[in-house]
Amino acid sequence: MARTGRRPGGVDTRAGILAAARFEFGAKGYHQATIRGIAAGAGVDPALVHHYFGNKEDLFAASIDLPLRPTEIAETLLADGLESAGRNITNLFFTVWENPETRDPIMALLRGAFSTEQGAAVLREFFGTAMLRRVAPQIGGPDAELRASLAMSHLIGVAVLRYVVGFPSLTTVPIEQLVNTLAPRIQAYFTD
Amino acid sequence: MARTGRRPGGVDTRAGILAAARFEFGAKGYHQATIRGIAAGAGVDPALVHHYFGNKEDLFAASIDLPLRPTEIAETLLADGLESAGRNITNLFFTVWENPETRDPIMALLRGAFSTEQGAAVLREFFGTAMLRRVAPQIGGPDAELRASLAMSHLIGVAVLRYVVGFPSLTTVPIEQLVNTLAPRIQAYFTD
DNA sequence: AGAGTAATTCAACACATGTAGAAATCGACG
DNA sequence: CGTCGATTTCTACATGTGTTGAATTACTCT
Repeated sequence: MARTGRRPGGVDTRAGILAAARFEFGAKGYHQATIRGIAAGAGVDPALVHHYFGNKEDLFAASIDLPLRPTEIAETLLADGLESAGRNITNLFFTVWENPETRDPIMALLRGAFSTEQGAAVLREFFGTAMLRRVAPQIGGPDAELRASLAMSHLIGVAVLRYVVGFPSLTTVPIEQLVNTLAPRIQAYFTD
Repeated sequence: MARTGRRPGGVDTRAGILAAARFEFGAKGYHQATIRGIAAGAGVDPALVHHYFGNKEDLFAASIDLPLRPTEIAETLLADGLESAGRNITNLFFTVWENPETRDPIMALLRGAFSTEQGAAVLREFFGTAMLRRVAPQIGGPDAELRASLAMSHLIGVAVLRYVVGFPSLTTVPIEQLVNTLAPRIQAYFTD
């Protein structure tokens, strides 16, 4: 039985490690996620993780750098004008969070914001430079930035309670009803 | 210089350790907060922490067990009737979060919910059994529980963005303005 | 087919952490 | 003033962690 050395078959081990890393970082947060655990999740030796992504920090950075382009989010948000923005962003929000493929990295991002100051900075960057600067001007008024931030804070709060804390009142409700109740409040921050 | 042994002066070392623990757990979360760090914060040997609070888990439990009686919160909330509940709860919310003495333990609670499943359970218990069962019936209607949960989620989201992530749009605004913009949305979940 | 390179694992180090037990010092109380 | 218990520190251990360097195997290119 060959143990060490290169594996036969051209499997993309690097991608497997990255997927495992996203899952682990999302499930346990930056610090409690271990390189050994990620390696085990990918069926691989811990040293291989270091071979592909040098550092744990670098691995984390790679884990949250993904096709979640804020530009597209802003586009989707404003596609049908500001009057539909509330429902659009709420729908997109749950689409992202309900799909495991996109949930893992954004969960890692959210947990990272709680784990390290660097993670918090990433989230600030994500919302601030990326989204606020695009959306807030469309709202207008002196407190446009505050309104947009509060709309985001509401969505984040729902994510925390539903996907992190697992609060029953929010996990048992069908998404459709959740959207129907939530979207008008988000909308109110945009046009009101 | 006497190193080991009992210290002169009847200082309440136990309370000092507890305060340091609340601060550390709040600042770094359950796992990244270390017993050695807490001990250093209290100017004390790590073993003394174990002497007073046996476990790290027990210490954490003691850190989040505090005068934040959900009963009183529910009372304050409903004191002036449901029509003022939105502003009342929003005010109380910021009062608690702006005072370091009450912020530390609730920060520890919030961070704990992200760090361990046990912490998440504590938060579920805190909101669920304690608050929802008191407030939701006052709202009435088939989706009363959902509405109350969404109101809470909004407040939590603000806490996350303002106190954990440090999002500039929310940290630079005076609390008064924050309350004025936020309270009506919370109120809308109660009466609308 | 042979040489070079990429992929993969093994074994180990250095370090931080939670925790336990023994020892030392101080206050209280007879 | 002597004894007992509470308080406090020292030392140490077992464990899990990120990380490294050497060794081994497979693929690729000429």
